[in-house]
Amino acid sequence: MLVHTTARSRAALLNTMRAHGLRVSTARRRVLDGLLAAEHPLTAAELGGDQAATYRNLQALESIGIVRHVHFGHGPGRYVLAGRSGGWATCEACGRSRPLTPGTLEQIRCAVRDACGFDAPFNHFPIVGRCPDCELR
Amino acid sequence: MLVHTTARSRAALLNTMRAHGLRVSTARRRVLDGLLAAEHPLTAAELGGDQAATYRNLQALESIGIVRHVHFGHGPGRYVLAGRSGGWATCEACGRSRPLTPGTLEQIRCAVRDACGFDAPFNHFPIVGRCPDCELR
DNA sequence: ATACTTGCAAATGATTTGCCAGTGT
DNA sequence: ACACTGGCAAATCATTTGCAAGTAT
Repeated sequence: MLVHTTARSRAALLNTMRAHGLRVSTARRRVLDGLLAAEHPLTAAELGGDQAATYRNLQALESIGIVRHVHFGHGPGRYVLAGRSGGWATCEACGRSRPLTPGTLEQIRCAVRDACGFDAPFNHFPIVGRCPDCELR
Repeated sequence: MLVHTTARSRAALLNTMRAHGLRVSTARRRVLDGLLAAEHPLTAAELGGDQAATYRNLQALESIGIVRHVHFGHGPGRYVLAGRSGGWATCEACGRSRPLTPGTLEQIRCAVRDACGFDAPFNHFPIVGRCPDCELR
């Protein structure tokens, strides 16, 4: 059996912050709670609070490995908890983005390694193309 | 035998522009010649001339299908002749971006279709990962 | 001649930086 | 207490838009 996603609790995340010397402040709790509650990756604006501080905090959390950011197309970057950032695909026809299932990601990752030797997690830029639904007109 | 890249001459490109009702101006010749001479995708700034006009012209050329743009990471977008934009891979360790060979692209494209049904040309966002060289430390 | 284009200035959107008052440890 | 943070203003970077003057057809 393979556990693919590290689903860490709020408490564990806060401990990681303290372990890295980051203080647990109201603003940081806001972004962490925002990301914990989110169904999808969020923009800095969607996380509320002062944008400059939000960006700084997202950066801080990214630097200690508990947050990542993705670019789904043009427009602002979007942030997710690292444990939830498996890999993504975006349809250029309907505009929807969806996470790749662990199995799908693994399959593609192997194919890419075979084809060109790259180890590609697809968690920074999504795979862009036409989704099955849009493919058949 | 399979011809995978449409290598169109300067004259053919200019004709396409006229065929789409776009006038052939000095500024447009500058961006076209810049892209024809380029080894790699270029930024608007690298193409010289007035940036606003350059962006407008790149947009115009993109709208008639003879130019495309790629995002290799953070920073400004980069533009290529559509016929030269096959698909790309970027190493997040050494920072280099390289085109995928037609064979490699086809292999990966099939694997992606098999895995999740997407038809993905990888010509807007590159495949990001660790290249073979950086993989072995 | 007339519509399409240019080049400059100014606007917009995303993200970063400087700074000082406020706060977590 | 003391160093780390927050919030506000202002700066920066990429890209877009408005507009009067210039030019390809």
